[in-house]
Amino acid sequence: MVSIDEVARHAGVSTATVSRALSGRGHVSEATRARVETAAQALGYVVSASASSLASGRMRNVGVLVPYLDRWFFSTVLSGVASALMRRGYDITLYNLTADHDARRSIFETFLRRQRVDGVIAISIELGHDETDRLLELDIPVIAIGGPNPRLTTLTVDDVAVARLATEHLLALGHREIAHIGASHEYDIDFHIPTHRRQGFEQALADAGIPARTSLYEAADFTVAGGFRAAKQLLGRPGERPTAIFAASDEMAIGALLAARELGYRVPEDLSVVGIDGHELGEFFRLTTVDQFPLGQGERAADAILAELEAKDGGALPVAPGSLPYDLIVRGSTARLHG
Amino acid sequence: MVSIDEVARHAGVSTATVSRALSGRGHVSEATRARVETAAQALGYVVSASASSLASGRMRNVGVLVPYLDRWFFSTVLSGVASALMRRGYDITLYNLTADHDARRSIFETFLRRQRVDGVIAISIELGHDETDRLLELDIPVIAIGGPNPRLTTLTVDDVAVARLATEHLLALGHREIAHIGASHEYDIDFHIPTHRRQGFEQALADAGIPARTSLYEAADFTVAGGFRAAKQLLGRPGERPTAIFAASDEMAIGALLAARELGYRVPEDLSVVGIDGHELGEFFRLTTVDQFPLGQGERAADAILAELEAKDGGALPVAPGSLPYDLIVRGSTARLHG
DNA sequence: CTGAAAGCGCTAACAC
DNA sequence: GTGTTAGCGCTTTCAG
Repeated sequence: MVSIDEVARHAGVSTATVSRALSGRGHVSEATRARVETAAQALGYVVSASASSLASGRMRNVGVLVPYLDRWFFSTVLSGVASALMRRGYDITLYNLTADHDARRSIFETFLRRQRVDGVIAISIELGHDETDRLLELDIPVIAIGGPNPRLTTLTVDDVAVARLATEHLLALGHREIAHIGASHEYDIDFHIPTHRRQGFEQALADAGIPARTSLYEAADFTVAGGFRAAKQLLGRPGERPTAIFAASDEMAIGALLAARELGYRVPEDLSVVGIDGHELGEFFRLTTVDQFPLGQGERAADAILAELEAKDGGALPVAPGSLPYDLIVRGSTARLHG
Repeated sequence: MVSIDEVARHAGVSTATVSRALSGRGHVSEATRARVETAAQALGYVVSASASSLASGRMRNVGVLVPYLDRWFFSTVLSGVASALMRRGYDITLYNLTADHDARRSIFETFLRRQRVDGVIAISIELGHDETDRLLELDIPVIAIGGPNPRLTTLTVDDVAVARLATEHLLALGHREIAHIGASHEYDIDFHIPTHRRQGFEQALADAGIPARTSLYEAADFTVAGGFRAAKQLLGRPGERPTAIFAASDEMAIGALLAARELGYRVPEDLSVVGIDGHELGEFFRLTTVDQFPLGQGERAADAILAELEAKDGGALPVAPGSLPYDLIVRGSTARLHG
């Protein structure tokens, strides 16, 4: 590997100048900069990450915490983070927080403390109190996506409003018997995404003067299979039957769509279904949904981290924790209440 | 951040001893090791990655190259890589090779050359000749998963055999009119996964003495929507109609299942469908498939890299490029040919 | 605008 | 077994 002093020799300058020319910090005359750049190019010089980091304290690397890699939402957000960070020359080191308690602990106690990263982005993770402590102790910028954590700078969509919007869409189409597939009431205390979505749903119904009916609630685990199962229950039970289903995620909505079909319901003629997220399969299934643009969420988180990092040694201002955009996408799974 | 000499002071030893005790390289008496460990623990000392790397040349970090983050197969393999690496204390830095030509180049020319990683794992990537050159120039272990690249140590499943197996399953059930959804013949030259799968399909048919019929081929792009479209064509055309469909991926098989249903075919009574991959949704759709255990592929790749890294400064032997396991999973989408 | 030189925090010979 | 010490390859004062 060619090192900085080879470049310095070739360009006829000191290593300090090479460093300045290549990193853009400190002034160098246009002429020398060009000479240095040419020499570096010719030699194929690339700065050594560890040497540079050790000397400067900057890692050009941000850590990303994800709970699941193989779920569409998370991998899509991650994709957004990765592309935005890469554009700016940053590496990303990936920490997959699994269910394994010890592994999870070691991420906070060891991995993150190796000073490998300048900042961390936590994608929709339920952080324990002491995990948040560990993160804060790192004393580097942290940006969380989703799930309000009052102690962290958080980018979050207004989940209550999102769910309201989906529900109001159904209401505007004339539906009154609307079922809910998502979090059960048991977890009311947690204030997390599934709960917020249920609250938005209930607020919309309440505003429309529609009383909640427990028979129209069915809990599910945010998977296609879960949504399928729940919809079968909802639609198969004798007695009162919903004319529309609100599913707290697109995966569950797709499951519901499939269940409805299997039971002989036509969607949207006999049953309307709305989901949340903006899943890639939504278009194929003609699913009406409230898109929350996960790719964009990742990019915004990356920009936010970058801004904080820049601000630190530059002079810029830190980012205000933003509220993320969302949008109702009306496709073919919802229609006016039939007669 | 507490540094090594604080620990040394607290333990009453030199920094060299602390280093030895904590890294496990070089001999230290049990007593001192314990003292050092206690001191480190008490102070919350964690070695600085950049200092350690600069001094030792070891990064404890492997780079992972992925073409897509948001496709089930890739994120699942990545998940396997991540967990295996993390268990061994390695960080993973993620490089998402996108379509953007410049971004892709910069990964090979710059990112990977910063000496941040001890090795790299390339997950099912079609590497250009010069990209392979760049990788080789790095002079660190590289393990590729899938897609034969004669210049790289590759872990790969025998895609031809996998496709054969799926096809033979159909054949054994009595099917003779079997359609193929996957790569078209146009790309015959490339020797990549889709082509291999088509070849396996054709070999199985040939072995059974069944002539290929062009009307039973329909190209698709490995997505659910693509499989759906292709199956509609195959099943909707007047004239000869297949009794079974071989889809070169589970996503396409699921699309085919949906298309068949929509056209009024019962699966498996009127039509059998087999896929390849072992997709998580396969179980829900009761899809018969040939599983290739992507999670395990990731773990094996991680183990292989680790073995090479260990071998370098230890004395072990490098890994033989293995052939990956696969297995036919018979579920409900295939049945004996009816009458 | 550029150079000299002192580290950054560790590891690895090399002694003892 | 353990301490001393010379770097690892950069960045960054501090001079000039």
